Amino acid sequence: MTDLPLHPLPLLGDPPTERSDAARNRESLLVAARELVHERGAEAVTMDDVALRAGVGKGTVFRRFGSRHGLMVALLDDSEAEWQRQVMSGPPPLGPGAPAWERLEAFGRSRLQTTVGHADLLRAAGASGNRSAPAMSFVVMHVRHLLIQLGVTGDLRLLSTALMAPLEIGVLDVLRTEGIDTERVIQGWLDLAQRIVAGG
Amino acid sequence: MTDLPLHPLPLLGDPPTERSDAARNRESLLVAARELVHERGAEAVTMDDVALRAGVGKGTVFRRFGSRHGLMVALLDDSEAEWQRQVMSGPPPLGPGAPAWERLEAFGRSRLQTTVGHADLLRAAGASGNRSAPAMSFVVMHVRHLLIQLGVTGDLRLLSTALMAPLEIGVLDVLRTEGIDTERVIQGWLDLAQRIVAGG
DNA sequence: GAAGGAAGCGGACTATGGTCCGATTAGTAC
DNA sequence: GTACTAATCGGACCATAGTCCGCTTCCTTC
Repeated sequence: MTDLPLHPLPLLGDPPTERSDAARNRESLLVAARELVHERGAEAVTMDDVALRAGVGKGTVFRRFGSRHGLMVALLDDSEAEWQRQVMSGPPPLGPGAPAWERLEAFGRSRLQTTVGHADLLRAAGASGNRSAPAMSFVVMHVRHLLIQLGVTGDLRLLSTALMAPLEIGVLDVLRTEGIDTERVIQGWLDLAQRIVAGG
Repeated sequence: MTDLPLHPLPLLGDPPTERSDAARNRESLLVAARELVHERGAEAVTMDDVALRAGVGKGTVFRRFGSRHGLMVALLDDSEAEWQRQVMSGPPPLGPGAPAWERLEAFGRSRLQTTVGHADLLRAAGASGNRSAPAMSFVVMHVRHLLIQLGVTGDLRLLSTALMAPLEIGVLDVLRTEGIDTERVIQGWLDLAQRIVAGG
């Protein structure tokens, strides 16, 4: 066989082999959506806008992302991925190398900043605040990991979820309404984390 | 003056004097909406449906409640009011009379049940999970009150918010997806509460 | 490189949330 | 009871999320 060319090689069931034009369109749509959201805020971007700017039909947008929420989640996942890289392999104290408590502190701060930074996208994305199963899963897993290092025992899955819950956009919106600023939120969160860790 | 009849007496600025037909319509609309939600679930109820069943025009629905969210929130507030009564003056341990820790425990359980019971309404109501400023405010105030009695010090507003955040519908939805049942959630929540109280 | 079939495309179409304004009605003053 | 005003009503109208299906494009196979 002179040709041992690239078989589809769909061994990894992950990206279910997207056709080239489909991949191109997905990329165009993400770029267009990101630009529009950046220009005028998530609230003011319609699906027709996105389709028009990407130069594709409206049907394509929905086939790719399923819904408005889906599109927003896709946008979020991009930034989320970058953030996850910093947590997994960036410089300490957010990345590995610092003592667990310092990492936890940096993690909370960073998470809060990220959430606030993407507030409008998160509101547009989630029927229930934000979530995106994988994104939330990563957060909980990491906190769980740090709590273990800090000697915490118990139902760590729930404790981790509970520790991160106050930093979700829905809760932050309420606090913001009451005039509580970011720094105070962080201080309160650190207090909570300390109590959890102290509980053993 | 033989007539000392009922002046409007708008001394209390609270209910801004609603015209009788307006009041009647509001009532019809709430009843109609409640019935429809009960029959087919919040998701499947359209504003036109509500207007039709209440026998009023669509415009009236929006003038009264502002939006779909507003209508759902109004429905929620009814049940919420009943629940608040039980907390404030019902039998212990949820109502007054029991030791603070038992009241807190009962409060968490009850709140969880209520939230789960109104899950679909809450999802339909809140862009950000649930909230309804007054409802959330009541919850936080009460927890704060109990935490004080339990000798907790610190930024109680934030601690209270953080303690209740894991019981919001958005978080519960995620946990449910992961196959975590209600009882386990409660146990985890009690653990969290204990750690907060133990922290002093 | 031609043919065949499947995946993907796109824009007309539908459903529903939300707005607007002329017609109507409750409440007030005489 | 009548006239007057302002609040309220209601349904036609608009914008946008989401669906559908005939047409096009890509990829494979020979």
